Amino acid sequence: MTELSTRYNPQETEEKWYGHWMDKRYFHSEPDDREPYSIVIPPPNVTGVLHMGHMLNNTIQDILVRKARLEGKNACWVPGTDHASIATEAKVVKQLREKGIKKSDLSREEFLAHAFEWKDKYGGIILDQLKKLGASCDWERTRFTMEPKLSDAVIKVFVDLYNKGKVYRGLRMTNWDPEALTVLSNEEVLYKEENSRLYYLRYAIEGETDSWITIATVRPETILGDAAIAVNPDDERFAHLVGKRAIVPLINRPVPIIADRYVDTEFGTGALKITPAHDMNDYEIGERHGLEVIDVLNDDGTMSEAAQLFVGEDRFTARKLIVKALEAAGHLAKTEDYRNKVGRSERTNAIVEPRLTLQWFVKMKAFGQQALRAVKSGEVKFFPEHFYNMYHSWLNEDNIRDWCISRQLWWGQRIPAWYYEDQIFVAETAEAALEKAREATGKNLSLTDLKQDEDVLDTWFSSQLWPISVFDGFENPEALRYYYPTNVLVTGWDIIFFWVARMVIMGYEYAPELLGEAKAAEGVQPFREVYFTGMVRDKERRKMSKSLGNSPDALALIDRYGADGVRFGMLSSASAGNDIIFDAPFDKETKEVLNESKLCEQGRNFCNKMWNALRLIKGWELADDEPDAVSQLAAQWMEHKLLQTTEKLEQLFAQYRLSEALMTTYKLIWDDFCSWYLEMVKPDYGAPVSAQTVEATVRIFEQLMTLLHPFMPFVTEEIWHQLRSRAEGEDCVVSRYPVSAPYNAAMIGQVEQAKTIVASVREARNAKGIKMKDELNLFAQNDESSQDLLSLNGLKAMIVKMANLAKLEVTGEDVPNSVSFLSGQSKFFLELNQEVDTAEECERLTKELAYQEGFVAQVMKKLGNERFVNNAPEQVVARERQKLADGEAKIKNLKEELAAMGCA
RNA sequence: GGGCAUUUAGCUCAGUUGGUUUAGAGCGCUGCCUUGACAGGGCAGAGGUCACAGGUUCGAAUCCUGUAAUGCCCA
Repeated sequence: MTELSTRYNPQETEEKWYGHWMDKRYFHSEPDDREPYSIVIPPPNVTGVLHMGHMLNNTIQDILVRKARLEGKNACWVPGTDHASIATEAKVVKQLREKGIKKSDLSREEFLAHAFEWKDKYGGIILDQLKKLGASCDWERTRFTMEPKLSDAVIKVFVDLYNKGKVYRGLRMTNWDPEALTVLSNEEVLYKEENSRLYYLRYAIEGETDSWITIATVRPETILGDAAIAVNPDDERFAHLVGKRAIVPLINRPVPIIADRYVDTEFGTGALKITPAHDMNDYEIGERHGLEVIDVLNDDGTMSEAAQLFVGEDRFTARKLIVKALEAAGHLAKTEDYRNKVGRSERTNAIVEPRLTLQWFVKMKAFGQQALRAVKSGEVKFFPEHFYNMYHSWLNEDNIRDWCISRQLWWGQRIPAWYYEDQIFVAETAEAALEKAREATGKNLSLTDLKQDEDVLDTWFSSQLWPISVFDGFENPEALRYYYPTNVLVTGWDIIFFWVARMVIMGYEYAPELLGEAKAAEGVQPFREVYFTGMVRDKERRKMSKSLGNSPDALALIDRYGADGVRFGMLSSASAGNDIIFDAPFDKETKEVLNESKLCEQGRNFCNKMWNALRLIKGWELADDEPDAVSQLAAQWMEHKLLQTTEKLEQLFAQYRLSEALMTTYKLIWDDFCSWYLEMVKPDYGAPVSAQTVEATVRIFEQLMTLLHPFMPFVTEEIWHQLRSRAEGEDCVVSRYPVSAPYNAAMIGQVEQAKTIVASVREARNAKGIKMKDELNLFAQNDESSQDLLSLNGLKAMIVKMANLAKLEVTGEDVPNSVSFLSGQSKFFLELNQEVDTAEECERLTKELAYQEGFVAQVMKKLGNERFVNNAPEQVVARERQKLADGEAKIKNLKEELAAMGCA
């Protein structure tokens, strides 16, 4: 008897095996003679906790890495985290505030000490969670974008790009976050429709009495920074005013009325106030017309001295106040409710203010072309391909914009630029900058004369170097030469531009010199392939996110279903690039998402199924006998089926059809192995099993475990060890993946046909209410095809066993009191142990005949068409002819049967 | 406004460059089945005019055009 529990318990095994793998350092990679297979993880934020998107993304990477490892490649999956400057700084500032410490009271060094302390405490949480999922990362290689070596690389690259003229400092309209007190990149601003009000304000015309021009604005407080009123040159309503001046209400500043094609005559009144300091478009118009730039806002979003009025008031308070003042002074013509798109900071949710600031930029035009070439040439391949379209729309010359890389934060790599009066000195160290400054000025300056830029670099500026920097490529490219280019990048399409494109650019910029000529000839792209995963969404197709509260708790799911179950659930609904609707239900009353999932449950049940197959085998008593014919056939068939499936899996993996590959493996194990193979070899209750059959079964089972291992690593490792006693180091995780080889397709086909015969018998039993344990007689019509089929050794016995027959014989005569069915071209008669209901049987046969006739008619129509026969490929025509022959034989059989039954 | 994608069974999705017996899977549903590896199970079944309208073709779920709905990206 077996001592194994009837249910598989993931909690017990998962921790045990992960620990074992770690002890054995199976995930660790060092360069050697083997072919490398490398992946760098998309580094999660240090502020993050594991969510469904991470689970999907990392499960996929783990599958690819584990498969490569099983294939004997030197697999290396580099993990790590990203410092996420804005998000982390916001968290640290908040935490300090809770302790009563203000950031402004701290020095930069003190603040960074707090931030690193925070990172050490929380930054590794997500990596620990990935271990629970089974991620086979090389943890000894764990990197962090702000650790010293990676920071050195960032500084080096910044200086180099500056020296090449690809990084510059300039005055630009930028998105200003008045809460975080930093500039944001366009991508960090989220636009959403919000309710607001449109105010119609009238400005007096200078030197005229009771002559007005009315404009419409949603931001009346900004009129204090107005530099002009613009109208469309074609707008006759205002033609007489162009060239005159309007008086800005309350502050009585005269501004010119100008004509510009940008103005939409349909919007508002057709007259537009121009505020170059606070609107992107206005700024451009201002440039064209040489207008003054009046900045009426302070850093923190309060009104500045330049506004003259409401100085020090927050812009929203000022809005209320100015509306009252305007109304009192008779300048408010009317107000309207209005919906417009408002930009908010992704991190702080503050309303973003367009603002003119001095920032650092990367010139993107040429880089963009390089990034496009890399994909167009096929050096970087996208899965699915159509993401090239989105990639192109970001990078093409018309759309691409220079990248603002400075952030007014402390958490990040500080920009290596030093200022002396109006001059800028960019160098890797202060000393080097000083050297340059001395040379340029001819003065004997000291370090205290120079002032370093206060800002840090955008986090993407460091993560763009990730595929190179995690191998310390800038410092010593030896490891890089082995692992680079990485094989594949697995990431979400939402960062195709922010991250994917920039890594490609950096790869082409730096890999050639780092790799050296010989190695670079093999490719300088950071990754050969990119697999884009979809977003994980809920039933209402909303992206799962912490803020919406619609994401199940990843770890709770693992607790409930086991990591294998969750991996199965995630993957079974994930095809490349398509968003996946995760099936977690919501509580009807509380509307909260439940940590449940039908798909994960299916994965858990699958583990249990395999576990019980194991219990079956372990319960067998061995016998010295030769295997019986059925067992021999079963083993042969299963081995060939396995080869056939291996071949199919290779194709699926090559196309990243991982979800299909999983389902294919699932069916091979559940349907073919459990439902058919094991039932075929299973002995009578309590009877022993030929040792050879047991050995064949164990051999097949362990190969199945290796095939499934990349998808469900824990249960497969456990069963692998339960199947045999294993030597030290003989583990499923490092076993050999089955290699495809020629297989006997004809034999597989014959067994498949036998399965349909068994199914037909079962169907007849079901229809007639005949119990499975009642043995029946089955007769095959004596013809070439049935003889051919039944001649396969063991096949007849297999049908007898699986359909629980008393006997299966070939006959030349009609069998009385039987129901018939067709399999292929052969007719079978199942003798009943009860009176046949002739009328019922006639109806069934008539229905079947009608179907076959309809089918044949369609095939004949095709074959009767000369153009089909002449134009279609020979193979296709031959297949149609075969269909016709089969169909006609079936019709003949059915007609004979109907006649024999005496049906009308 | 420009673009990308999606629309196939009650639900979630496959369908590999147009042809593999008049469309497949999983879940759910229906019926039957418990001394036997597994009820987290077994056997079988029902369920789809492939969003709609045109077109190309010997042949269309698959290609083209248009329409509609949904999601996303950009402005």
